[in-house]
Amino acid sequence: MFNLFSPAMAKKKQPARKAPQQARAQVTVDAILEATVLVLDREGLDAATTTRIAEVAGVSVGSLYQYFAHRDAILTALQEREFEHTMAMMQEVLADGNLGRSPRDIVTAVVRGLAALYARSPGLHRVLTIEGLRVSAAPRVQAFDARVVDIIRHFLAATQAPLRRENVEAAAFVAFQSVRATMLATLLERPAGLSAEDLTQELVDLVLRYLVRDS
Amino acid sequence: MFNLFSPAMAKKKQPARKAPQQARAQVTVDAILEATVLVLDREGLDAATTTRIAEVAGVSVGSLYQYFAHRDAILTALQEREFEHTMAMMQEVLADGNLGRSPRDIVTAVVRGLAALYARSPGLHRVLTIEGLRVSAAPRVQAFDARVVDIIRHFLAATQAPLRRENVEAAAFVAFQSVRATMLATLLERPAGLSAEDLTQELVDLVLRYLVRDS
Amino acid sequence: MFNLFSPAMAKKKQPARKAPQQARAQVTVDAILEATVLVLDREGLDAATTTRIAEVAGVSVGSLYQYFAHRDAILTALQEREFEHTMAMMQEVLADGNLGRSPRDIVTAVVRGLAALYARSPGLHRVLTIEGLRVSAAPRVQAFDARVVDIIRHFLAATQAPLRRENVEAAAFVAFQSVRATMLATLLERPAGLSAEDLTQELVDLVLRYLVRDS
Amino acid sequence: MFNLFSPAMAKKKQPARKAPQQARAQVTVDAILEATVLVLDREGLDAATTTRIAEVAGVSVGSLYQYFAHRDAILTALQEREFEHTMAMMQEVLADGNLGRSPRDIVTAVVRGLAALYARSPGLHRVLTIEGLRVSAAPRVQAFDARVVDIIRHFLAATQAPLRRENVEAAAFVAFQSVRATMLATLLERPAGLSAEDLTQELVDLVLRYLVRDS
DNA sequence: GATGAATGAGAATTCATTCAT
DNA sequence: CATGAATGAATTCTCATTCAT
Repeated sequence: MFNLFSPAMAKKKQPARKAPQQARAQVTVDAILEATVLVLDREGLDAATTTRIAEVAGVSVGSLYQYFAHRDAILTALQEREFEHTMAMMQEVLADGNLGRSPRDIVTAVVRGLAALYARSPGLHRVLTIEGLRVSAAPRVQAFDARVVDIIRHFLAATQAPLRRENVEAAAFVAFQSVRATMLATLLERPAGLSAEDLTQELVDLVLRYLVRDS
Repeated sequence: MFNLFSPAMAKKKQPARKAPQQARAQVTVDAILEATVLVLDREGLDAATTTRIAEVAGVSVGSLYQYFAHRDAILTALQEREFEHTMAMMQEVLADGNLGRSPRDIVTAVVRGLAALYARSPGLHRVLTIEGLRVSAAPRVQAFDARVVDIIRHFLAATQAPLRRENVEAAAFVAFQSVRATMLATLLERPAGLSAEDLTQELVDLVLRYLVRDS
Repeated sequence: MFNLFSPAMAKKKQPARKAPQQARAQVTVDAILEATVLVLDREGLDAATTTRIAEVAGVSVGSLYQYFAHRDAILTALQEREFEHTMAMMQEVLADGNLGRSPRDIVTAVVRGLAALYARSPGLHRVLTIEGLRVSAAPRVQAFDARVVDIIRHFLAATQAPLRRENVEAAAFVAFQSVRATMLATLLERPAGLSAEDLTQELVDLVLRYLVRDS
Repeated sequence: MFNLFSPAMAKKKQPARKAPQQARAQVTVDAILEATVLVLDREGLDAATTTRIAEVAGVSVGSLYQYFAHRDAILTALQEREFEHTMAMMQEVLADGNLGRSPRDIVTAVVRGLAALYARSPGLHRVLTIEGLRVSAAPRVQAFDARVVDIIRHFLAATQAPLRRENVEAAAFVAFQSVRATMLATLLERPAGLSAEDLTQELVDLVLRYLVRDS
């Protein structure tokens, strides 16, 4: 059974803005988040001023600050949202019900799942990666990484596959970082002669041989 | 014979700054670069304003702009410098003279070399990674990546070791990205129970099993 | 029917500023323009920094930039405003309804009208002339000159007075430039023994004898 | 007999730099002035920084400041030089020896002379006009204008031609300003259908009819 | 609540001028 | 004298955040 960890919500300075209680409020919050994704993806980080985001979201800056204490809070929210998407995907793939599947199938599913998340808006992930590298974001990123490692470790502990690693936690960490970074780099650089499918195969092989004996 | 250096890219906007002609000038340029490293490492990217850098370097802002067309040019110079360090290290390790060594020794040397470079100033590499993720830096980063891939590919082509990969270029890319990203993440997160030596072993294993048969 | 206004030119660089939507905004814009006139008139072009203008206008620099894309845009706006004043004056004097008046009356009215405009703030016109001499202002100035020439030409074509010139367009241009420049020079130099009224008489004579036979 | 007026040299703040006594020094001063003309003409006022001027002149900024107390002194020197050129031209044309020529010939010669001076480097005159409109330049400009008016007045007093004006000083002033400004405007705007020769004819007519009876 | 005008601290950059070599 | 590296005051402009309407 998984332990579903703690939400890891990050506080900043100012008083946390009211959690949207009415439907209209939630709509506004979503509009702001979507607008931010749009702007980041199409116009880049520098263009993502609060004014521009509000404009694209179809609200006033004032309203924006009604729901987000400061500009950074928007990025943080977006980051958390992507974290949750990733977690959800991994939890689904690495669920106990899938313990019987072949290691290759499992790893392939994870890599494909991750690829799908990144492909949806590469520009956003570029920015979120930048954001995640800022010192201030470190705790949040670490908490997320820990959760991911936990899930992987849990699955590895339960699987029947013959594992090669001794330090399972380290292995989970290394595997995850490798897949994530290579995927992002590919998305951003599009190296010649490396299709999405090629990349998937390479990464699956990378991880599989690293983790599983006789693979 | 290899090291097929690509043009190295450079130009940004308009004003190319004068290259230092007097000895005094070179001292100033170096002071600025060192100051920037210091500030980035200790105070982070946002603190690295031109004023602060000049202050720490012990020169005036004017001097700074005498040698760097704009703030970004300093970061770019730093990035290029690190690129060259990395290239130099890899060229040394992957030199033809080392073709006889065992694959494990070679990979270990590369991983250790990279680790040493990163460990010297993690904060700087954090920032340089951020910098490398900016859209404007893409061409420079790609050029560097291409050079690295070239060196690795060249070595793989010359080695006697039984390779497992078919797409050697893709493999070089994947291996390099994986090592680099994991290394950075470890430096920044310092995950519990993962010493520097542990990490090296994990990465060597990761790469070795991915690339070389019977390893 | 005339006043064949030409497009009036506008755009400079990138960011078109928001047009004032609330009443409060219009007040601010006006305050900035008036402050600029004041500063130019009393302290000269060099003193007219954005900070100083904002200060005199009683607003923040931020507000200034909310409505003017850059410092030059303020001067341009002022220039256009003076252009419009001049046009309005000339259209009134050279209206079809005045075709019956004597040439001397008409010319006198134009010269007096121009004198009145210049006398209101000589320092401003000094600066606007400087501004008009900048290469970047050339298109705007030419467009204005063309409009003025058009009005004059149109009137000359309609008048009963016996004209002396063959190239009417050239004549309109020469006459206008002469009056304008002499007027400005007088305002700035105040040559001894040349009262405003004297000047008017001289200019009227200059233009009249140039343009009209038997005058 | 003319009275050749006083030199009207303008002092600024700092100690006047040494007057070039050796040949080499004069060469340097000339090089700087020529470089300034070149830069102003080709690159405009904003590009005319002391560094750029020194560069084009082939000397160091340091040397530049050896001969000119401040940047403005260069422009002032250039202005004085043009003033002298203009004076020389007018003195030649309006010399007593030419008193016998027809008014039209005289005026034509002056207009042509002025045109030639302007045509040599329009960009320079654009800038010098701007410079002359600055408050600080007013005394110098007035002194020059007074000298010009004096020459013209002197000639008018001596000529046999039947003059139409009563206020001869005012007339000289008006005539000169008109010709000068129209000429500059034409050079800068190049209005369609107005050749250099056309312009000369128009201006000659303008002045002649204004000044001389039965012309 | 929503709006968007106003704010102003702070950042980048320029360039006339100085002065050690 | 010449050189050109160094200086730093001054200027423009941005953008997160606030608050009166």
